[in-house]
Amino acid sequence: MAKRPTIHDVAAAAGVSRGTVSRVLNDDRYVSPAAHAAVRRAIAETGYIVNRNARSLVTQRTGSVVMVLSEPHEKVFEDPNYSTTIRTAIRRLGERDVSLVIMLAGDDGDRDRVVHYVRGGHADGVLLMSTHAGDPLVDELESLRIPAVACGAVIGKENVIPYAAADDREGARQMTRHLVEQGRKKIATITGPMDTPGGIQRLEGFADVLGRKASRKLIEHGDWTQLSGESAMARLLERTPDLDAVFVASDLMAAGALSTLRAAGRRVPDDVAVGGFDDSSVAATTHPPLTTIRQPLADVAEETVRLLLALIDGGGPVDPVILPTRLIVRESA
Amino acid sequence: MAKRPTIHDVAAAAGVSRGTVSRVLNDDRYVSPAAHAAVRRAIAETGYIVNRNARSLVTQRTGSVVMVLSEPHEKVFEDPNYSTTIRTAIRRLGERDVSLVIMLAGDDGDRDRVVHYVRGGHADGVLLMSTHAGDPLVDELESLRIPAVACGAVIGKENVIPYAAADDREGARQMTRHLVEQGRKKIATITGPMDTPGGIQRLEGFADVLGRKASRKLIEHGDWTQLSGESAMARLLERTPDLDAVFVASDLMAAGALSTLRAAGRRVPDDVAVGGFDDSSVAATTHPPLTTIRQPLADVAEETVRLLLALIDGGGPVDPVILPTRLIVRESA
DNA sequence: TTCCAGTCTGTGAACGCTCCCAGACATTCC
DNA sequence: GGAATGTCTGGGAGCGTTCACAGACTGGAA
Repeated sequence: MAKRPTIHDVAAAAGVSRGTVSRVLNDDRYVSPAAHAAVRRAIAETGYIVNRNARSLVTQRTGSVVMVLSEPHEKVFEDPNYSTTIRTAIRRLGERDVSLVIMLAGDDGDRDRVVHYVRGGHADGVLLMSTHAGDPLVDELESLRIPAVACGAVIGKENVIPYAAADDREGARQMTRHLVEQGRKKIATITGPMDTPGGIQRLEGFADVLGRKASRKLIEHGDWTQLSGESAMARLLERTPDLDAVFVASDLMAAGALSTLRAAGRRVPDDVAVGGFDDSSVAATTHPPLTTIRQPLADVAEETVRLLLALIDGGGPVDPVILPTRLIVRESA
Repeated sequence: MAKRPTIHDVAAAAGVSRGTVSRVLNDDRYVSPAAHAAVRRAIAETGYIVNRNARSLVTQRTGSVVMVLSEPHEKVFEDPNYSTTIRTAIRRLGERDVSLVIMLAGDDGDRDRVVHYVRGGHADGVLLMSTHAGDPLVDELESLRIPAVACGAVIGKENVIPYAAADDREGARQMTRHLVEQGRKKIATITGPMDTPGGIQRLEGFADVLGRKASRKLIEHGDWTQLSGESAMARLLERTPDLDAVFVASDLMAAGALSTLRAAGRRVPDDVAVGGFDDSSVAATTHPPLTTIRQPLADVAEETVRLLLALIDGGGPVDPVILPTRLIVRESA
């Protein structure tokens, strides 16, 4: 296999110098139309592709961004949303010729690897996914002064790590209002973990609508898994047998709640209305199908990438972006 | 921010030359214990991290691998398996200090980008995901002579692209046998697309067990989506109202089949037994829960990565790996 | 005419690493 | 004792870029 052509070969083929080729490559000013055309032709003829390593060596820019997944590993299946976010990020970054490296940060070893990677200057920016409150990684990245944004707020760091997110709080209000409008009187909720923005904000939205009617007795916490939805529902039922609606902070937990209700002989939505959140793929497959809140996942991903690129391009600080949710009425409520 | 230390700084701190530091870094022979220790200490003191770009520039190795997702974009949610595979790949590669870049190859533009990336020498190997029969990308990669493996066979290229996969055919046999053993007499099947290994092999396994009883009339094709499962089931029911079992080639399509059956007033499993495939997260949430075939996804991913690393490390050709599946009995059959 | 600003081009010097060669020294064998 | 072999080290060259600078050439203003 012949050696790959270098910028020298292109320069020779075009009858100009390295400098001129480099200028064309980087859209620099001061290149005559003739030279520009000659270089373009030479690039096509030789099949030249710039060597990113050589370029990075001098520019100190890598042309890549690292996405860090902080979710612990067991929860592998719990978040189909990752798929959308990853795809959107790849697409948008790819348009700018930036490539996406994915790393895990589930345990300390993983985290060290990420820090090492970033300290080594291997990425121009960091895209944080599902980073938990108090994650030491955030402080480390902060001290490295590398552009970083999060997909969904990082609790306690809302003002230091810009983010894009769905309007969890308003989404929860939409669902709770819907339940109220259906004439439900005793509305309970199953929340997500209280160290995640979704866990906190969706509970706040619920409380916003219900006010003092949102008593402690009607609140149970889950961990986003289906199993936790089942058991939380069981606890609610035991404590408040006459509840007639429940707002569950994720579809997967709602699916769990549904099984518990069925096992307890409650009809949905006749006896108990169930509202989910996410509009994930399970929502349509449950029986009955879930009334839920749709998050604009693709838009959130787009905005996250946009923020990161803006940060990398050196604009000043950027502001968080919150995107609206929408109520999807199916049969469960 | 102070400039990052280079190999020169480490050499100076350790009182040796660049060459010696480089030898320590690359575990080369011929370094005295004393020098080795001094260099190690100097690395720790200075916080030195090797500059991959400079290294790649001379070694022509990048220390990264690109995973190519060929699935068209609309099917974003259809394959929760991606999550497992991506995570496993990141983990295993990370252990070897290889990073994972993800690219899409859904349309021609994407594909060009991938080829450009690989031709540019930006990756040491390629990991193909869900590549369809006749994908031109495969030929292009082949001609570039870059190490490439697939997660799941690439139809028509089984002998040129090594792969790891679950034993789809035997899995289908397990399920079909199970249905037969339950005393089912008229067993139909809903297959995946016939240009995917899962589509083909699962139908073959079905036919292996049923022999001539697997008549055309009892076979319908879907495209892995829930909706396609619904309509395929409707067609089967119309053509063969007295069928008493159906083997559906994916859980998601099985969920669709379940709704159709329910709508048609058939009881599952009393009137019609339903068997799925994948043991994906929907399998447990359907009503009734799906009897299905579990694929060892994590193992498949591990093996895929192992094959790729072996190929990159320059061993000769490697052999495909097929891993066993397992019947998971729930309530639908 | 002279001068200046603007446009365009070529070249040397990095960037930070690995590779290779030459040479110093120690050990073994004839 | 001398040659051959093995261990260890230092330093020059080169990987393929971009950047800064110097210089050439233009056109218009003074």
